[in-house]
Amino acid sequence: MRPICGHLVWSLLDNEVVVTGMTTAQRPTLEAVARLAGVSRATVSRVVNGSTTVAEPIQQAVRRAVEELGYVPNLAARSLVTQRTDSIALVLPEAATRVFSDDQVFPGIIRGAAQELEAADKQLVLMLAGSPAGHERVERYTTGRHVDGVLFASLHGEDPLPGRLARLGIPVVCSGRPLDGAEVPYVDVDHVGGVAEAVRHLITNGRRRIATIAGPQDMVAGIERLIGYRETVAAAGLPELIAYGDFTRESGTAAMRQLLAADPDLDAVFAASDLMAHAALRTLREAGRRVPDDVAVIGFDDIETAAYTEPPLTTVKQPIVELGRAMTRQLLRIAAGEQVELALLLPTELVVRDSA
Amino acid sequence: MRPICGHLVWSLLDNEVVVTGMTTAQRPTLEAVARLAGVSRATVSRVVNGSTTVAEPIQQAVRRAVEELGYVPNLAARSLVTQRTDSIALVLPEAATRVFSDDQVFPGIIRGAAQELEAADKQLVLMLAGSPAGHERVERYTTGRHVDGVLFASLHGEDPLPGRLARLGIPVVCSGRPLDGAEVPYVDVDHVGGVAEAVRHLITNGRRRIATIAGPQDMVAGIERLIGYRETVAAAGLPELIAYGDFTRESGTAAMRQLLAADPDLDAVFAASDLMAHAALRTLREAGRRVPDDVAVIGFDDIETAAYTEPPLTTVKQPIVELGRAMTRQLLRIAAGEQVELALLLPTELVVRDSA
DNA sequence: TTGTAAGCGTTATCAA
DNA sequence: TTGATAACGCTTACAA
Repeated sequence: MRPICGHLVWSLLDNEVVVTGMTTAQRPTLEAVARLAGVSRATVSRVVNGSTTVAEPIQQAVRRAVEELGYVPNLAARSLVTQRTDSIALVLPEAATRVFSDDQVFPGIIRGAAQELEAADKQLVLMLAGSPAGHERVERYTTGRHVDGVLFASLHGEDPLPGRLARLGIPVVCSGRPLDGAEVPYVDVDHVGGVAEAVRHLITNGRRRIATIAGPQDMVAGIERLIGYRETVAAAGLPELIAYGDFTRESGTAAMRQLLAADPDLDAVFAASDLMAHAALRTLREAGRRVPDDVAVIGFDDIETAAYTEPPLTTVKQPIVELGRAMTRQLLRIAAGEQVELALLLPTELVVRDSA
Repeated sequence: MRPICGHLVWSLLDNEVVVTGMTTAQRPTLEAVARLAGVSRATVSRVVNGSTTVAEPIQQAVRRAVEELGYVPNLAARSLVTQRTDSIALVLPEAATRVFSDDQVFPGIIRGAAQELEAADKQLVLMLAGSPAGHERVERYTTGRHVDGVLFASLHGEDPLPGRLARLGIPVVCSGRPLDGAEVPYVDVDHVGGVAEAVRHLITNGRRRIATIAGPQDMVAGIERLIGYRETVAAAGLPELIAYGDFTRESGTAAMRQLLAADPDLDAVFAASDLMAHAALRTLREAGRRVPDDVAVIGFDDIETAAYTEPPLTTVKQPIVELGRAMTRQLLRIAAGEQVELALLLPTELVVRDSA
């Protein structure tokens, strides 16, 4: 991509470097603060780190000096000695096109993690790990102890990395049960319960030929949402009708066509993602079916668009930001040496609109 | 939110810590590698950092030792002496509800930045800065030189922080021209050009009463898209008709109603965001107008949903991921002491679908 | 309660 | 080309 303009030129050096206080251009160190306050480095360190064993007047003097000099601790120096970095990594599978699709799952997790870490005064380091190279980078970086813990957002397939890190003694939390069977703590939303509620809603409303557009079977979300569907229709003695997609709209269109071909008389569809449900809505309309009169449709996610589809989409809402927060809280507890639940499931909720 | 389950308990200590190679549980240091390879620390450091002045056989021996021990450099120690951190901060305004809306702007920038930094082997530190407290955290952290540079994603209002950091000699790049007039390098998409193309498209198709749903006037994107509209209708000798929204669907609905009330005969609408355009589509339909027959609609963003609205939305596509990448490249150049353009504008493109 | 001093694991400057 | 050695800025026993 060729940028359009850019005549003006700018450089760091053009800007005179403004210095606060009376120090030189050098960033003030503990040493400088200590000199100004007339105490030792150790004492300044104690005050800065909130030790209670420092006399009140001295604390005041130190704080004044810190203020005056604009002192900010050098984190590198600190973590060199404390062996902590006060930052944690959030690893996202790159899965290039899908990572940041409309479903807002990753942004939601990022946001939740950022909020929670902010409260804990820790930094969020974001890492993409789609390519093998990226994978290796993440492994090097995290095993190198450059972060105090690692959050994994939704793994494709059977990623061995979380298990490996956990075995190395690095705090790890995953979003969703690791598929390789590794014993790694995870947090997830209650896929099965949410889907069950959705399907029961359909049954209650008299639907009897309930199909599903399932998600990819190499992802926990895809697997569990399908389980929820199968268990519920089976429990009601209804037949199952399944087509597979990969959570995207394109795949939803194809799957909906398959379902209509397989059973033109189906009267309901549960789609494992709102994007697929959205595509189903359109495909059904194109096939001359009215929603919800002829066919009821329920999605999963409750993306913002769900309220704006034609008709507005009934869907299972999952607490994505809260998922990010819960993962982070668990990680911080593990890093602090506490015991945590191996699995944590967050409740989902059926949001009834017009499509079912 | 009360989690549903969690009987199983997990703790770091339950897992025996697996140690690679023959070392103890301690992470190997340069010293250990040096001993094993039979050379000095300095030499190992040279090899690790790719110095060319080391004899080939020694390089090999060192590399073997590194491999065997699973040595990974301690970044804290390194940055303590190099004064670099090899990480850069991406600051997002929190603006709680809107930061991660359907428009994908922030996720796109995050993704672009992450890609580019990955290539440069640097880390991305994400910071939210909505609250005054968050603002202060960001300032402390970045002025504390804990990152080599700061990327600002879309500022609300006249944020003084970018200018302040730049004056302190910290490399900074903004997305969009800073509204407080600070001389800070920025990258943006060509809002004015994109909107002009959209409005000209409407005019070319015979539209004469072209309204706009403008974005918030405290954001560059809102301001410039409105400028593009006004300049273009003025140049064509057409009247202007403006209602204001804040880029959200809700605001789009209200604005569209206002416009219809103000001029029931309007025959086209340019909305400054796809979300507002989406709402306009629905509002027009509810008001009995056919799109595009009675009223043509064009949006801005080209979000994924745009292809799935009723009718599919004609819109101005902006290269969001590329924006994140370009910002990052500029930042890295500044940090490397190079001169960069003060402003960089990325081209937009009109995507014609059915709504206009 | 405060200060002294010994590292933490690198890189960089000088000699050799 | 390689090796000592001195920082880098902080925390933390241990002593006073």
